[in-house]
Amino acid sequence: MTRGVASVVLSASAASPNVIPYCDLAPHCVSCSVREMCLPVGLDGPALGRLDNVVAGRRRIRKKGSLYRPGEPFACLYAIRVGTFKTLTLAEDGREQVTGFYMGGEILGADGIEENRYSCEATALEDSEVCVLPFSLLDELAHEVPSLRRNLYKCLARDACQGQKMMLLLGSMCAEERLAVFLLDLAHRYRARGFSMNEFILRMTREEIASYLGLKLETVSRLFSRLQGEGLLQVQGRAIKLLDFSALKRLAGSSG
Amino acid sequence: MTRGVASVVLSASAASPNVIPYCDLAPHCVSCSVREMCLPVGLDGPALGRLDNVVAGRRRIRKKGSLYRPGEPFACLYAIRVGTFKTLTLAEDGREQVTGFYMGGEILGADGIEENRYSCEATALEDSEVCVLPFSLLDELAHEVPSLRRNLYKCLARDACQGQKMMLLLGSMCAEERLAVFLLDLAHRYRARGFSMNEFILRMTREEIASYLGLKLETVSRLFSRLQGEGLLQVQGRAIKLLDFSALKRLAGSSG
DNA sequence: CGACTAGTTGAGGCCAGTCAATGTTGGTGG
DNA sequence: CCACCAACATTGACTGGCCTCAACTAGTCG
Repeated sequence: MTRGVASVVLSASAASPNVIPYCDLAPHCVSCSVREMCLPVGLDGPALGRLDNVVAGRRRIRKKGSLYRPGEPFACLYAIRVGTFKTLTLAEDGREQVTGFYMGGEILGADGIEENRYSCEATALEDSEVCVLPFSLLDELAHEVPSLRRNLYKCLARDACQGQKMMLLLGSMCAEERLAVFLLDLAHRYRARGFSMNEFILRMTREEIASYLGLKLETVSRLFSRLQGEGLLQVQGRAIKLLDFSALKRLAGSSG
Repeated sequence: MTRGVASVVLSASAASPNVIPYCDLAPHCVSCSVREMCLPVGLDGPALGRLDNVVAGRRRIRKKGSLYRPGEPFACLYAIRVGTFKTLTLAEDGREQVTGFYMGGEILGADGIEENRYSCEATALEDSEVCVLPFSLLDELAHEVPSLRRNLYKCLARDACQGQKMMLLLGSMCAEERLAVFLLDLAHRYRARGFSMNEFILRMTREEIASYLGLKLETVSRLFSRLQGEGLLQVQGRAIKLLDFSALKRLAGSSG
């Protein structure tokens, strides 16, 4: 197996020559920075090695590029190594809705399992990289490794639960509450990945946030201004600093 | 093993002594009326038999009774034999949202997989009966029977996809469109079960419909009246007759 | 520099929510 | 069987939150 040059300049704008200490050519779960929140969670050494063999390689997706599109035959799940994606569901009349934002360690592609075709579009919000997991191989390995099987179930179940939470949000929360929930969710996910939960850079546009939250971009923009005025946070374009978590949690109906 | 004749009289109010021709003690997939849309789809004879052994029994739930509640430890999935359920997600501030309606052959309980506790409440809308499927046994059998494993994946993935569809609905459709989508979805599910798709009885209240669609019950009521006025359907309390499918589909953004 | 994309802010309108009164249905007990 | 009550449903009048439309600013890239 040829090992490619890996680490890759992925930061969106950095044109500067990045120094890459080691060529980590083939992806190895054991050395992956997001393994703690990815499929391999809880797997023992041998199982990890076998999972490595399942990984058919990596794919790099440039900003705005799509990982898969609705209707394409389903074959693989994708584990995000680096970067951020959104998933987009399309109505037949052209309307579209952002159904999720995904970051390192999260699994994309499960929407393809039901119909054997992907049902939504997964698009990179920044230059990103994923591990390609052929589902048939994954299933085979899951056949033998109970803990992987369990992780796979959980991964699918998580998508469903997330959907339910979003239904609650979209069905019964006002705009301000929705934004608070969204920001707290992001904060927690950044924290889980070792980043600051108070301060982060949004990877998505106002319009994408709005779509995800069932709002219009102007509303989102106004809300950011309002929350800033109330001292709950600071906004500067896509740079967010959360200042008053308890107030945000109160807004979010304690669901953050 | 005794074989039961499945026809159990479960009708809600019948206080009359129900005649149950045979005590059908153990449920058998092979003779179940909803097996075509349940977990056993596509399983061969031997596998079906083994699935029967997984079924730990049945549970009857009276109208308004709950099958499981949020926080209860997860142990089983439930396959609906007879009846209808709703699932309810609760926010910490008390707000609640109907996240789904489930009918014969559909699987409940997958929301428990992620956290090992059920995350929502499943409540019977009418006297109902489910097969109890201990997840550990199901998983063990799935370990050996690839087609069951596949069905299990699909079942979980379906929940997730359904969630995405609902996000699209809640995030970007107006009230009238939502109701149209809802009615067409019900129609298709009734048809798949061998019932009329034009004419059926709603098992849920206006308030439950409204919650599910992210609306208020008054709005739903008004919409029924309006659509009736426009000749798209006939309503009489919970009895629905759909008159103009193409118009409804147009309303639903062809997504029905 | 112009063209473009992303974001902010304001004014006004509309859809669905709120509040409230009334009608209908179904289960219960006399 | 009927009377009663509670739950469910319908309809109207009014309100308000978010959308629409539009103008303007800031940053980016060829």
